[in-house]
Amino acid sequence: MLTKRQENILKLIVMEYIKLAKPVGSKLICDKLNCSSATVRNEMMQLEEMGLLEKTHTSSGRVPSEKGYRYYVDNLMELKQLNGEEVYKLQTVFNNSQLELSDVLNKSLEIISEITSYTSVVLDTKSHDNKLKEISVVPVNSEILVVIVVTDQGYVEHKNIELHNVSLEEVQKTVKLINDLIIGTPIDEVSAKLEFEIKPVIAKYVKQHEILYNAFYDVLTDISTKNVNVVGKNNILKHQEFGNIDKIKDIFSKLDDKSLLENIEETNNDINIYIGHENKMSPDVTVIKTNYKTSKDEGTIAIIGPKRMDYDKVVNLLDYIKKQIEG
Amino acid sequence: MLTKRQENILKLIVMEYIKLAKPVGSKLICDKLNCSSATVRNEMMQLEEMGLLEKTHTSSGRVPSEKGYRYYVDNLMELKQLNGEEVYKLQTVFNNSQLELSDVLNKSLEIISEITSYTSVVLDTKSHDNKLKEISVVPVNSEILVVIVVTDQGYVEHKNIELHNVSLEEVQKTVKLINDLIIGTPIDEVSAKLEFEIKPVIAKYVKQHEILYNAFYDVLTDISTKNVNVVGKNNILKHQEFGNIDKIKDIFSKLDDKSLLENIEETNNDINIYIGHENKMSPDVTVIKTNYKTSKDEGTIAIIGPKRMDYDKVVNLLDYIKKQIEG
DNA sequence: TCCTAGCACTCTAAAATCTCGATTGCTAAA
DNA sequence: TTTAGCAATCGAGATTTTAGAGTGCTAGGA
Repeated sequence: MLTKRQENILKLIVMEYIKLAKPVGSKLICDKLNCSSATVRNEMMQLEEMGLLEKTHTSSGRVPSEKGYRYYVDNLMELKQLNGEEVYKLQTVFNNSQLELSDVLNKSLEIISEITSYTSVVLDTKSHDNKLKEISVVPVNSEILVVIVVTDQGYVEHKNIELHNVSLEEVQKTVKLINDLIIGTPIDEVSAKLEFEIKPVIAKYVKQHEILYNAFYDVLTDISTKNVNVVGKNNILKHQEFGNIDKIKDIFSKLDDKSLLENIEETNNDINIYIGHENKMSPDVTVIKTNYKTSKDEGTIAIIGPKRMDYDKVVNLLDYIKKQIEG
Repeated sequence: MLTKRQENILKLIVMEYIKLAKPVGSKLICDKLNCSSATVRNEMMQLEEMGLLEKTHTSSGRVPSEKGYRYYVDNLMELKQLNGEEVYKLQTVFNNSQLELSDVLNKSLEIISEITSYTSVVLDTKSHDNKLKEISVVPVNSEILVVIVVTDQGYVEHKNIELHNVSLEEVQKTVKLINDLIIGTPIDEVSAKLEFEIKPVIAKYVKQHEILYNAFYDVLTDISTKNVNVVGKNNILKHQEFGNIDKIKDIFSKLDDKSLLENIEETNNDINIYIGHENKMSPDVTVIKTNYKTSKDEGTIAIIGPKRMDYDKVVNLLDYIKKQIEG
């Protein structure tokens, strides 16, 4: 258990280190507290023994350890108000009724990346609530046609398919068959339904069913695809902890790795903080993320920055966004 | 005018420097030529006076100047055959008839970026040959509807619009009006036609014409939008000439700057090489680019790398791709 | 006239050394 | 329990040293 004074010292060190990125010495702390630097040093020694602080070398000031950040985040952090300008910028996005949700997310995370200098990730999926509403076909010429699928929440997916020696009637028949069987199906059940219920029917009634089936399968399953967008990647370059090219390479390649990003999802619905080794990205970063869900979309938004991250500001901003879009 | 021997020396220096990225000394050259290092040194001195070579400091080996690269590219470069593995990889993409052209371009440039370690840019526009084929509307619910536009080459664009208190008949009427007037129009004339011919008609016959007009305007003009894609951006990090973070920041921000990328287009239809200050990106890079045109698409592909770039390989690859897609 | 061997000279990159100042841990006294 | 005082530690930056690669120039040979 930490004493009140130890907590104060830890808090000051974390805040100071986040601000200045330099190991914090006892002098700086004792100026802000009513005690001598020697006292602070004794306390710091104890905090170090508990694993909350670290030294970069024998005679350096202290730096928070991951455990130290964790303690700060769990027990000491105070959420301040967002400042007016930030809220104003974000509001202009939320108030723009022209934009689709995914645009709103991207734009608001652009703003957040700009004001925080961190990197954001949006992982967006059409919500399970989307049901198929209509499949239609527009012939372009004798060989190419466009398949268009719309969900009841207004999502649209389309794909061109090239068919040789398939009559338009054959296509229309397929469309009708599929439409009759699949309209109203939630998008995450489409794939199974196609494979087990619809494929056999088409195979029975339609010539060249394989080509047609595959084409429709593609466009129908595309609609439930996850969509990953990384915003403010270049901000990585701004932080001194990523001053060496190899670290940058590593983080950039992780940010490009879709499979890794898809894994940042979690069941939990709060705002989650993963410090250093707690996340899969890199021991040098912190990932703060939360899930969101509306009737149309669901997904995850995450902010990635150095462990020395402005925790309360990021948590505040994510919370604000989440509330706005779930509104 | 350069003597044969001077040309040989320049060529060797350029090739050697491209390979090893270290200033080239007279010793290395005289090993490959039938003369002493002193002779080579004398020639190098002359080449330096002509501005084709540079020294990094008084007693270093020589490095090609921009003018030196230019001379090499214009007069000395020999285009070798592409190796079989590279051609094979690219062929698997070109042979995949499932893919749309823009996918083919992106995928083949991914391959090129991978084998060369350079960065590629695709700037893709629907070709002027595209003409509007059909505009249709799918109502999602009482307030949201999807507008879908298809061109005769099979391109599709869609957009959701939200309408309050607009009857479906009113919408259908608008669609019919627009369809009648605009079908068959080449996409790059759509914008003007909408503004000067169609807007007045809609204004006359349709209530709430402004909302409807704007919605249709957006989706109809989106279809002729330029599409910029940057491939292999992280490759920038691989080259020692971009070893410092500030240069990386600079180039990354240039690569993100759409307006800059849109300017890489040129009327010329050959493969163009812009070395250092000859391009607008950065004095540290070379941009090699070419235009392409098919009935459906047209645009530019460009490869960006350090000035110390493998010129003949990149030219070869671009030439190959261009021929394949224009095929 | 052109080429080349030889040599003094230049300059860098890396290693080694020095210096300064910040910060620590410890001790002893308040 | 706190604090003042002090020797000890270490890094960051400046300075020096060293080794080696490469040059320009000169003078003699083809």
